[in-house]
Amino acid sequence: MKSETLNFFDKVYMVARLIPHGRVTSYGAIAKYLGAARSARMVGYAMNGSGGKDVPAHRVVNRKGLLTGKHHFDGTNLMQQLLESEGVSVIENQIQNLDKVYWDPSEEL
DNA sequence: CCGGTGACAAAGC
DNA sequence: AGCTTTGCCACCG
Repeated sequence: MKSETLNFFDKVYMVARLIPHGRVTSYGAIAKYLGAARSARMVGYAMNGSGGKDVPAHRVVNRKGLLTGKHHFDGTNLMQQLLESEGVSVIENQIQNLDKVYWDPSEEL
């Protein structure tokens, strides 16, 4: 197959599915793992298409551990509830113990 | 078909 | 040392 284009989105989805439960990662980490550290924006935008896929977008947050994408979820605190349900402490859209729950594909994979 | 946008991050000033 | 601007590239209108 000539998928040399390697849809950035598809790659993002793949990595996102590899995120273990109770862990979170940043858009930049995924982008960097894909070889496009400056394409963090695309990673987040890719999550727009995650709606309908098995991509745990709620495990993907920004560099500060802030649930930036929660605004795209259904309702208001759905994303936060999902993370807390997995053992991640989230207060005011801010992930607590980020260093503890942070998962870097470049290191784990 | 082409322009604008977008869930961020890092480099520049 | 902090704020500003660019980069990234696919999707939506």
